[in-house]
Order: sequence, then structure tokens, then C-alpha cells
Amino acid sequence: MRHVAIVGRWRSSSYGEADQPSSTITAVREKPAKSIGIKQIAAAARISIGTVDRALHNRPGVNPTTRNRVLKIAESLGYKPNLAARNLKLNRHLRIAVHLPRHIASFFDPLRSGIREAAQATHSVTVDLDFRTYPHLGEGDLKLLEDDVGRGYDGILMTPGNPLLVESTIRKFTDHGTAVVCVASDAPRTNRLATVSVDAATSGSIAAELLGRVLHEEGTVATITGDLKTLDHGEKLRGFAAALATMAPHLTLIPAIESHERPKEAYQATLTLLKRKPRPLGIYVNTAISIPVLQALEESGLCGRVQLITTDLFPELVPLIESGKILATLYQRPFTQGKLAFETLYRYLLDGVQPQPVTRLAPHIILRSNLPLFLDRLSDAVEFNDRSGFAPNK
Amino acid sequence: MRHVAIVGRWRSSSYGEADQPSSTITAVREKPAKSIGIKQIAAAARISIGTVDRALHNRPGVNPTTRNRVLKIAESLGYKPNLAARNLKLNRHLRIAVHLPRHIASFFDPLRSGIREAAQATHSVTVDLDFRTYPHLGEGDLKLLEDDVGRGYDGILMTPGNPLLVESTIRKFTDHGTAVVCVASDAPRTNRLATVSVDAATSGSIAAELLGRVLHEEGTVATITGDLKTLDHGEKLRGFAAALATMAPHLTLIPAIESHERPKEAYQATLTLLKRKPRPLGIYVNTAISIPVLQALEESGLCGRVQLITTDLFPELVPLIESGKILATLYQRPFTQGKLAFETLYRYLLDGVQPQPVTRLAPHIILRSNLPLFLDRLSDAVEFNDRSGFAPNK
DNA sequence: ACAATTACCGTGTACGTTCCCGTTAATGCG
DNA sequence: CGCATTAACGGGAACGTACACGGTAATTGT
Repeated sequence: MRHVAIVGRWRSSSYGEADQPSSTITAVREKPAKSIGIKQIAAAARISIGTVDRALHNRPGVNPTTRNRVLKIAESLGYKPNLAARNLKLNRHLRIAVHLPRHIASFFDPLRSGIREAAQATHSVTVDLDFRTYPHLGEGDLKLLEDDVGRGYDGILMTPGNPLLVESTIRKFTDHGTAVVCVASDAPRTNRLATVSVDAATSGSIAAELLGRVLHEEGTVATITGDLKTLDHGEKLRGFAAALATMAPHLTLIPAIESHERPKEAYQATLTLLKRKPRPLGIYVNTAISIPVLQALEESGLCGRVQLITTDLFPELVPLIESGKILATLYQRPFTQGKLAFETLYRYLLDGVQPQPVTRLAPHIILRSNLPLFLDRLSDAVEFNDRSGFAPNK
Repeated sequence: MRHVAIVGRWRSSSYGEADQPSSTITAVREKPAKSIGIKQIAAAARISIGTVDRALHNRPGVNPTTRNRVLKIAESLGYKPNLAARNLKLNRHLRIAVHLPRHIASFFDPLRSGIREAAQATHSVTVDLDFRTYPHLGEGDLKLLEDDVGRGYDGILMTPGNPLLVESTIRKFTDHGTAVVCVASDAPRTNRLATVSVDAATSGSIAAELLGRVLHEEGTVATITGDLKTLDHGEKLRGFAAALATMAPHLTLIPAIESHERPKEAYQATLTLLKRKPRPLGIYVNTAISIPVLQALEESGLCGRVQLITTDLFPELVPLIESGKILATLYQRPFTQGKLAFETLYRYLLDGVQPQPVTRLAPHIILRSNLPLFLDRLSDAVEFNDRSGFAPNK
């Protein structure tokens, strides 16, 4: 596919540049140039707009000589296609299914909001969003997915629970021409178009570095993880262990404790953990189920004495961070993840932009000092503004 | 101004919800409903599209009875205006001037990129971006601004150097109908529409909290600031001092040292600072001019022994973070700031959405462990993709 | 030589809105 | 009653593009 190198619309002027007289700033025009379109090109080339259209889009049936002439003129005139007209003509609507678990709501609700926000910001194309919800990661998701295979969606957004099981389903989607974008977790070695997630290994590394910086004495640290079947949790632990070895050699790691996302298990595990000798100096909880851990700490009277790093942000954590009982929490930015995932899918479907396969964003390190900046995100479950805006002007 | 409550296009279905039979998922339609427009409303109401248009937009010349009827029908049919068609008809182009200093390039270049990216993502409306550049914050910016007052811009993006001086200029712009959005720094108590910036006070607080957590012994910490005339730097110091008092009472603050953004001054100041007794345990550099500070530390052989927190991210800092000579740097996310500032201005100009006056984003805390995730942003000075995308399909 | 094929190009319509102008019917006033 | 005024509405052109279709000239076959 050929492209004309279109000169952008950006003009710039300088002031006080040695090699560029400041008089150049008078060169800016008062009124924007009459926007030039396919018609103006046709007039300049003395041909019809149909030919211009064919030439610009590399469609067959146009003489290579005239095509080049058109491309030249288009470039010299600074032609930029009117996207409103284009989108109006080929009246597209995108149909996108969104498959996400209900729990943990503090994470997936804002993720959904991010998707909605991005979809709403989409001017000029109507987007149909179909939200599908299932109880937990890896519980009933496959069945729900399979139901949508034949429905002719343009794309779907999903969080793969067990990457191995969804592979064939993803293939079915792509075979039907449906683009699949993973969000919040990856399903590598599948046909998925792209993945947007927080870099899990880095989350673990940050936790290790923070603990290493704060804890000066020699000792042990522990991790409490959710379910090791999900790719993310294993990645976090690997990052944690690796960073601990290189950046905090004075701390040794107690083997990971798996809580299987059950509060009871997490609570019991923490209690037995605190009875160990020597008692761990720090704990890294890499799942959102951190409240039972804190409860166990509290009941043991060790709340201030064991440094704690948690994951995600939800209302119950706020007072604990404010009081210093939690050193830091690693915020996985669900809203941003959703927004980015949608934008990736959207640009692929509409502009054909092949996205980079994985987008890894940096988690936010939330401390006591920057906590206030994140509090507004907690209450925006319904922040979506549905006034569709009839009035265009004023 | 009246609005019809438009039902959104989002559908949702559940699985395994107790009070919602899973059979509801079969209710989704295979093909998207024929998108309904002003014409369909007219047909349903047995009137012409002209009247429908008038009714929907509260234009005069329509009987209140029929207007209400139209609004009812529009709502029941789930009418959503086709923005592409709208934007095509009222052929808008936005003209926006962007006034930013050239230095510090590591900050303002990505900020410009963010603006460009957001402007490019704007489908369906052509945006003219005029970049104006002046050497430094507060040097010649006013003159350049005044030149643009009468040019009829729809909006301008700027970084106020000295907030007091730009007040009258901003007023002139708004008097001419030009919306002003500040980015990276604020000009409070002026007519500016909105401000997008990193919360400076929080930056300072984070620095203090980190130092307080890492330094256990009693001692002193120092700050090296740029120019206290710019609002941001003062805010950072206030945040630093406040957080130090509440969260790290074992550390006492040495009065701020002003470097006036000159490397030489920063270098000298650091040298004399290091000769003090007791020697400071930590230093917070709240401006991007941190290299001279590091040089002074290096020459004094104290590089690992004094905890250092810097600001922003540029290539020279990378090895210093990797080697642990810098504890952390507070990244002000220029790209995101630019993108957000543009989006704010855009949504106001186009949709009339009154933005919230200040948007404060959280700075990223860059440590050694999460540094790799930020490295790609360093090389994207020319990441702007200028292929304007002729080919709509495929 | 003429017909058939092909390569190239012009024309027209539609997309959904906005907005101007024209039309109708009702009202006001002398 | 006749005419002007006005409220309420219909009709239609345009915005810039994509694309189907029809047309013309050039090329080929016999």
C-alpha cells in the first residue's frame, strides 16, 4: 500500500532563535486557508474528483502518470482528508463485546468505565458496546465467550483467566474476523491482536525495591499471592524475587503463600506466617484480597511493625494508608487500562493501525503523600456522563 | 438549554446472576439495529426533518406541543446524533495556538508531542495547531502572546511563567473569544478556562515521604529549587516541608537553595551545601537542572551516601538511577499533560463541555525497578506518525 | 475494416445534518 | 372583506467523500 507523505498542518514560529529571524512570526496567516479537499485537487489537476479519489486510494483504473500528478498536487496543496465526510459516507458502526468478571469490582468497574469513556469520546463513529459479565476470573467465562463467537462482532475486549483454555476460543473469534484484545492480563501465544496491562513483573520489582530501601536490617520478607494459575500473579512473584536478589540482598524470601483469592485462606496464612521465627519484616500482598491480611496483622498487634505493600486501591485501604499501616499500594490503573485497550482496538478496526502487541503500563505507587490524588477515582463508578450533547454550538 | 435524556447504546448481559436468568443473554440481536436518525424521527412523527431539527435543538419556530412529541419519540427510539454528519455540515476547523518554551526540552518536547497526538486522534474535525516557541519560561513569552491576541484563535494552550504578568493578556484573549488553557503550571485568579498540571505540592510531599522512609537516623535534608517565581517550585517546597514535618519529624529542613535554573549556581550551591555540618542526609532537587548537583556530589565522593530525589526524566539520569545514585525521580508526565490539556480544550470548544477548572495528575515515582517502563518515552521526540491515513478500509 | 475488449476517466447519488427559503394557515387591523 | 403580519412547518441545497455506473478513447482480434 502506498502512501503520500502528507505535510502536516502544524505550523510553528520561533522567537529569539539566532538562525531564524523573529520576523518569521509575521508569516502566520490570519484566517485559516480555505480548507482544500478532493475537489480542489481535481480543479488544479483539471480532472474529475473521481479520478482524484482513485489516485489517492490506489484504486485500479487510473493512469500511473496522472496518479503521480495527483499525489504531487495533493501534497503541495497540503491535502488532508475530511474525516467527517469519510465517516459519514461509509457509515460504520462498530460492534464490540466486552467480557469481564464482576469481581473484583474495585478493579473491573473502573476498567469498564474507562472503556465507556473511550467509546464515548469516539466522535464520528457509532460504537455498540455489549458488556458481558461473569462472577469470577475463570468461572464461566468460556461459556459466555463461545456464545458470542458467531455473532459477528467487530472486536472483543476480554481478560483471559486461564490463558491455556481460551486459546481455541480466541482462534474461533479471529477466524470469524473478530479482533480480540486482552486487557489486564495476557494470553500469549494466541491469536489475540494486542494486550494492554500493567507490567506485573515490575509491580513485584517495585515492591521488592521499596521494602529493600525501607528495611535496613537483615531478615525475611513474605509474599501472599492470589491464584498462581493466572499469569499475572506468577509474574509479580518472579519480579519480586528477582529484584529482591539484586537490590535487597539483605532480605531473604519466604516461599510464596497462595490464598486462592479466598479471604479465609489469606487470613489463616497470615496468622501462621506471623508465628514464624524470625518473624518477617515485610509482606507483599500481590492480590486485591489484602483486608484479611491486615486483619491478621492487627489482631497480632503487629500492624505498624511489619512493612506492608498491597495491590490496587479501594475504600477500605484508604485509612490504612493514611495511618501508615500500609507502606504503599501498587495501583494498577484499571480506568486507564480500559481506555487504552479500547483505543487500541478502535484504531485497529477503523484506521487499520496494527498495534504493538503488548502495551505495558507502569503501576502507580500510592503512598500516604500522594493518596489524595487518587481518591476521586474511587467514587466514579457512575461518573459516566450520558448527556449525548445535542447542541453542537455554544 | 434543554437536553433530552438519551438512552445509551450500552447493552449488558449477565451470567450466573441469581436474580437474572442466564437466558437473557439470548436477547442480544445479531445485527445492529438500523441506525435511526433525524429522518426516522420525522417519519414516526409524520413531520419534516426540518421541524425535527428545530425541536431537538430548541430552535425557535416550532410548536411546544410538537416539540415535546418529537423529544419523546427521539428518546423512545434511542436517537443519537450522527456526529460525522454534523461535523461535516458545520465544517468546523479549530485553530489553536500553543505557546511553550523551548527549554527544558526534555519536558516541553514530549508535552508538544502529547498535544499533537491528541490533535491527531481527533477524527472528524480538522485542527490547526500553531506552535510558538520562546527560549525560556518567562522570557519573551508575553510579547509572543500579545502578537496572537487579535488573530482569532479558538483556543490557546500555554504555560504561564509569571502568573501575575499574564493576567491581563489572558483577559484580552478571553475578551476576543479565545479560550485559554494552562498546562504544566497554573495562573490562578485569571480568566483561564482550565489548568492541567501535576500536583506540585504532592511532588514535594512524595519526596519528603520517601526520604523519611529511607533515612532512619536523625539529621537534615536540603532542597535545591529552580526559580521561586514560578508557582510550581514554591508549591513543591511547601509540600516538601509540610510532609517532612508530619511524616518525618526526625529530619529537619535546611532552608531552600535557589539556583535560578542556572547549572553553575546549582553546582556551587551543592558544593557549599555538602560542606555544612552536619552534612545533609538527603537532597530533593525540584527542578530538571539536576545534573550539576550530581556532579558536585560525585566530585565530593558522596554519591551513594546522600539520598537524592530528582525531578523529571531525561537520558542523563538513566544510568544514575540504574546505579542507585538517585533514589527516585518524580516524573511529571509531560506527554500526558499535553494530551489532557488538548482534550480539555477540545471538548470545551466542540461540545461545550465546561471542564473542571483544575486537573491535577499524580506524578510517577520512578525508581530503579520501574525505570525500564519509562525509557521508551525518552526517544519519542519524533514518534509522531505523519501518515495521515488515506486508506480508510483494511 | 469493424466489432469487441480494455484502460481510463467523468457523473451522479447517497451518507445525516444544518440552515435558508418558501409555503400554508391563522391572526391582526383598517 | 382585503391585505399584511406571523407562527408553524415543508422542501431542499449543501458539506466532502466513497463508490457504482456509464461513457469515451485506445487497443486488440479477425
